[in-house]
Amino acid sequence: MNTSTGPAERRTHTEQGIERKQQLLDAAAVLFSSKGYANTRIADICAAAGVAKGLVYWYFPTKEELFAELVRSMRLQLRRAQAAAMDPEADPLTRIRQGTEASVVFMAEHRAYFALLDVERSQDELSGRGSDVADVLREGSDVYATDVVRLVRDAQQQGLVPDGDPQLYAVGVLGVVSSFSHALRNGSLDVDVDELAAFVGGWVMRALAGETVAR
Amino acid sequence: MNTSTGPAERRTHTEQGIERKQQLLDAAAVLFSSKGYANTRIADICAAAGVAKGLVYWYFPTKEELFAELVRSMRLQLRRAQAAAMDPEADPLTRIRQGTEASVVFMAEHRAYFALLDVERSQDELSGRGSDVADVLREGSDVYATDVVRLVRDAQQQGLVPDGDPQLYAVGVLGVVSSFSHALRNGSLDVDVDELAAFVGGWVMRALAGETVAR
DNA sequence: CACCCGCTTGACCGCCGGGTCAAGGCAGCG
DNA sequence: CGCTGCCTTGACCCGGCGGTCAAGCGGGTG
Repeated sequence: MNTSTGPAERRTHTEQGIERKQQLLDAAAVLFSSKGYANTRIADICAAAGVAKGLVYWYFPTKEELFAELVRSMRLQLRRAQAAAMDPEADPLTRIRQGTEASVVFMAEHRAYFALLDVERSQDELSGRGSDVADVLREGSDVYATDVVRLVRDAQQQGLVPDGDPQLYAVGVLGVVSSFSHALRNGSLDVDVDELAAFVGGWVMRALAGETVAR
Repeated sequence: MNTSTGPAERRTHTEQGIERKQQLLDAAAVLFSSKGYANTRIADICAAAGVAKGLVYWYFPTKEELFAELVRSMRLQLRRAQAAAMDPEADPLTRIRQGTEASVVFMAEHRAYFALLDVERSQDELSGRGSDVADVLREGSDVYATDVVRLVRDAQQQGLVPDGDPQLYAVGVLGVVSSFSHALRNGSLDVDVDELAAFVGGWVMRALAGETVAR
């Protein structure tokens, strides 16, 4: 019997089942990122996917968990794109630029999806603390942060970036990417994607290593 | 009769009434910024303010409108702080730095309040388009953006900032402020406020005017 | 064929929360 | 003293939405 209420319940899925689950995730991604989490009804997702409402609860325990799974999957994809773009031989500063530009491009290619990661920021103050989602989200931001922090530290050791709290630099790098992501999605910016990526890359490089006249 | 359902209804408030309204706004600000809009119940606000639930609807037509009023008030305060910090005699680049640093300080002093402006970002994709709140929010971001765009353009004309889409630069400036705001509030950053402001100011200056080695 | 099991359905439930309303205080004023 | 209008209360309403469930379907296996 599978309709039970076991807490740590595992389901085995056939190939068809996995496909169906992905359909639901896809539909949810589109809706969440266009209407937002709170304004997206389970019923909407089902309508979009062309299935009955109850089916969602065959694949996901709760709406929150569905959302969390989306976020996890997005994070994975993004990190893969970043890793692929970063030349392991290059110096840390260059790697930061590569990762940054890759993020921008990725975000442009997956606007709908990427919007979710942007919601991420808000969600962790929107959702009550202690909710399982909040944990996933918070933990996620940390991943990026520590990554960049490490790169910044390396760059500082090589004299590529002036001294100063690496944490601060990291916040700046991550923040600017997410800001441009948001702006692009909002449509207040209509530039060529590669052009934008280059701009952001340059922005980050200057902010990290650039020199400016004394105050 | 005042309990009616007139659409463009105006109420006259006594001094006491205005105070009470402010109490409600204050309570709402704290709750919204800590628990988020969606997770804050009207009942919570009333409990925090020590009044009965019905009273909210004496002062505000809906929960959304209450939120919108908060946002408007915050925007006003922030802009005042910025204006006060910017030396009208200074060059545009310096003015940007001054405005940036003032924003950071302001945000630190009014963490609870300022969180709202951060929610702003998310809210305009979280709330369904067409909701009156969305309009207020969107219009608000524009105000800052055009402000910064103008300053950037001036700076470019004076050769202080290299050529390029001013819109892009503006997004970068606004984004970085909001990012650091968010990080500070999250507690992942515990630096002295003035120190942080100086860092952000420097960051923006370098990103706008700094030079870096060729690619 | 019979049985299991993954899958699918849609009516149904219960709660939560935004919003309403009738009924009062309590000033100030004529 | 009564009246008018601002303010305050708390019980109540009701629609929406997350989540449940009993029932049925279909393909694979013994």
